[in-house]
Amino acid sequence: MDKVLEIISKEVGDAFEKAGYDRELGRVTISNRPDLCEYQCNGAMAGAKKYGKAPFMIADDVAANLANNEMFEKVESVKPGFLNIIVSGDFARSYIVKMLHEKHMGVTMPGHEPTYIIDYGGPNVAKPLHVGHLRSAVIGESIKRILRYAGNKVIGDVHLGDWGLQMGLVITGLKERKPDLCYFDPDYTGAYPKEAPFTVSELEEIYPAASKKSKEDEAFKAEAMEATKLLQDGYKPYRALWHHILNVSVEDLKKNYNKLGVTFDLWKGESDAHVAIPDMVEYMRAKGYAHESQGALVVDVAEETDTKEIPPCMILKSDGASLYNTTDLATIRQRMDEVHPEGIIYVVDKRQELYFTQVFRCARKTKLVMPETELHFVGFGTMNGKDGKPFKTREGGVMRLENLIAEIDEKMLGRIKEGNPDISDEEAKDTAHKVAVSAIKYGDLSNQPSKDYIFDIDKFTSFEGDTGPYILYTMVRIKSILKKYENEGGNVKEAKLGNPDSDAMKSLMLIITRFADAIESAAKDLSPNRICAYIYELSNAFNSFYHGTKILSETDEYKKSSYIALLSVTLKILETGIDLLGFSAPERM
RNA sequence: GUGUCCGUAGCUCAGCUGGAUAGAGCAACGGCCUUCUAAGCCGUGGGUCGGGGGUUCGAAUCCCUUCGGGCACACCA
Repeated sequence: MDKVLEIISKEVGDAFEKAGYDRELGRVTISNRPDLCEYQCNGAMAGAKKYGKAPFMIADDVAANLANNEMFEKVESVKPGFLNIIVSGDFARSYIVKMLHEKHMGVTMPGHEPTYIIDYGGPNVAKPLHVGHLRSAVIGESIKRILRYAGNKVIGDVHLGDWGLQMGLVITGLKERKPDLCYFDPDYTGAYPKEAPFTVSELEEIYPAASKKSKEDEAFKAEAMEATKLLQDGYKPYRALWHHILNVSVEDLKKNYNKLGVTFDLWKGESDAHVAIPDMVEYMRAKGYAHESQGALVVDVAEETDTKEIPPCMILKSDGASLYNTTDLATIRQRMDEVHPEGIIYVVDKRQELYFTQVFRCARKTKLVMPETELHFVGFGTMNGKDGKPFKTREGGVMRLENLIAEIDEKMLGRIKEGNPDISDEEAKDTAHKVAVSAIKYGDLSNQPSKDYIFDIDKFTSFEGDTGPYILYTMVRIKSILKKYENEGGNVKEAKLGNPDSDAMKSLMLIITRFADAIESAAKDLSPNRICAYIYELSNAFNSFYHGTKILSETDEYKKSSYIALLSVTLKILETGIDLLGFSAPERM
């Protein structure tokens, strides 16, 4: 479906052409002077030089050609050479009606369904989620949903940190605590228990303790490294233990991600790539892509156009061990073999940008991916506290995600109960959580991903202004009216949208027509913040309309039906919008 | 040092491919609830868009320069 701007631009372009000018000059944009007009075209000024004419003369010619066009209420040539455009109410109405019949409300779908893998989350097993994991999860989840809505097949992979020294540390730490477990008895030949010999909370204790000890105790560290090697070489008891660690940990991770409305299609991890490493390294050697440098195996990835020296991509360390790069490259290779995606998207801390530049170049150079395969790096900034430094608990420690959510849940719960005395405990808790999630996610997503942002709990829980709760509140208001309308015997689905009968109504309608632009823009740039900005603007326009218009008490049935239809569309868009951001609205709040 | 991102109202941030008086939210101040949820709406005050050059009919936006800050710079992930 053509966008409003395309339709108008075409019309204005025709008018330029008819007047003897280049039709390309007819490009129309949204007005930056809403007090003067709804849309504007600056083509007359751009063309002034080319045609050796004063801009306003060109604008006058064009305006004359549009004078009787019923698409417009008014087209005016102004001062230096602006064309100020006001569309007809009927144009707005018919566009919306048409839009509602389109798939995904007019979002342009690709001809086929491209596949993308999105790699986000990236938690380590054996470690609880903390606030540092929040952004990747929240942004990644939203991008996944947006791309799906825009017609792509998207596979989300959590990509666990489940390999390497940290695993050895946990095993060794466990051995120290519970040396009698059968996993540590070299003579044990029986089957290993199905039940894990530890709980999540134990696990979460073991890792930091072991990590700390390894820094002070050489022998302990050596043992952990040995355990790591045994594990990676397939030593059965440790593999069995490792599976326990994984299971216990993943179950807990799922629980926490679920609270945030974050889900993954794949729970793969670094360990999955492990088997593919030797073969890939051999391939890189055999093809001559990789060479030795200072004892390590590297692939040169510098390019002539570089403004700075890009270090080579390291494939193997000088001791022959693999590293992060190796795993990531092997993962790329596996993904290409198994899924053949059109692209892979990484949602990771922006500090890893240089690293990913190396990996991407290496993958291209070594033909792990096809030349046309898209590799996207979505780097996000740090979540800071009010003081502008990385977010910490009041005590200065790392804030666990679970605790953060619980804290905000609780603040919301108080507010919900206060405002709705008759609400059941169950509904109150559910609503409080929905509002909490909206606050957390919207607070994050409304910023540009790449920028650092201040996570101010007070600000996010105050629910005033540009926040998730504001959007939810708007939706709840609409739902409430629609419900009452139905209770009074009305049928929302049969309501028919009419032409706008007020400025507030018209501007709300014009914002509605921009829905698909917002979605496409967010999808193209992998920027959920575009959707936040859009639904915020829509909510503002709705609230303005709401305050100036009596809906249920409207006696003119035609108008009333029209208002109800408008509310229904607005709600549908808001619902879609917040779903793409990754949260949902309660019935009341 | 090299590269990179950023510097917009007291605070937190928008500002898409350069366009007419630079926008929101918070904070401040003033209005609006016997009527559809006041977590709302309406209004007022507040900005040399870090500084300086340049390109352009026109610059927060593009180029150069300078100051200030974040981040990254091969055997961590």
